[in-house]
Amino acid sequence: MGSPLPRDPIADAQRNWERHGWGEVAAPMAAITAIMRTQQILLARIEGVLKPYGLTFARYELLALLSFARSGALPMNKASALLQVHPTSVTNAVDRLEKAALVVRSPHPTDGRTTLIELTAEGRTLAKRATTALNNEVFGQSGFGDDDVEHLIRVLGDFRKAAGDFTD
Amino acid sequence: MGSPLPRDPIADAQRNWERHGWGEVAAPMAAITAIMRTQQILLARIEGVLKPYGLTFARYELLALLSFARSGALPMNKASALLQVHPTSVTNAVDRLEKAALVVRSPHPTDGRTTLIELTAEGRTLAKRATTALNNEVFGQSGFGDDDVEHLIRVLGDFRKAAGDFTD
DNA sequence: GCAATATACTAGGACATCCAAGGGTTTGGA
DNA sequence: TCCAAACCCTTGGATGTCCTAGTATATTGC
Repeated sequence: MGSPLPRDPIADAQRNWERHGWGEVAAPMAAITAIMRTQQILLARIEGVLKPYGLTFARYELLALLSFARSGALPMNKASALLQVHPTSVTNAVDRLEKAALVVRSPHPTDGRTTLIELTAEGRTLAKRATTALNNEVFGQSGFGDDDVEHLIRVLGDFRKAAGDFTD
Repeated sequence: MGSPLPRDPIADAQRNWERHGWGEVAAPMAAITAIMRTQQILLARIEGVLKPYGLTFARYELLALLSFARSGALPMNKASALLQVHPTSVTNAVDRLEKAALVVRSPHPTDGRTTLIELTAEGRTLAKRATTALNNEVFGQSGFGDDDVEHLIRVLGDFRKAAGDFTD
């Protein structure tokens, strides 16, 4: 989207914060901004790898989640909770996955309010292939050192827990 | 958006990866997924704080960037590069900020292709107030320890540099 | 047993991001 | 000098996310 900048824009922002007397919060500001930017970079990589499979990250996540479910099916509200996205986002993803014949909607056997999302055979196959691609081209070459990975998992895990994501 | 889950869904995903023989990349996968989720949580907090000011994070970032520019003005392509977003995203943000009378578009004095974005007096005031709010309500209470903040800045800085964000 | 409340999903709208294309302006090499 | 290539911004389209209803089904409590 652009060539490398001569200087780190986030480090510059941190300096600006300090220069304006906000030194107390300059570092957390920089850390948070860095997280936002890193997410953007990672998402772009992931989407790039998934594109040939006709998937986006949101759809892939749903497919992967289903592929780990015992029966290959989950209620929509369960998927929404586990993926931690708004129910309408799941509706959106399922609409498109269903159109691509990768999942099917089916009524819940006992609760008339609930809709089950079920993986089709093609859906399962594609999930597997996409996962292999992601493992090879993104997760296997994250660019993070092993120690840093462990540190990120711990620090961000604590953060997510404090934010109310899970009890555990 | 939902109540806390009984278990950390990302830790579960990591276990699933290991169980399927992808142990090599399970940890990086978990770290990357955690970054995505953390970004989502932080963005929601930021947007929540900015909403009373009629700003979104994208618009705030542009406003803040302009407020640090000597003249309070920047060419659109410069803003695009510094914010590291697609030019069309800047066009979109400027359209809305201009409608809110927080910035003004003006022609570049010597290059007819370029458009300058200029902060208005209200824009500058609002940027200051919004920044104070973010400093108090988000950056000042990030939930990250000081050491973790330093670590994040370093690790993510290295990552962004390796990704081609900047030379430095 | 029935009304009030809670849950589950979806439709419509606001925003943001990116990509692909198009029109105007500059730059540079023949 | 002059036209092709490069650059800048905008428009239009595809996606994703969230919020705010609105409809349908379950559960609760009196």
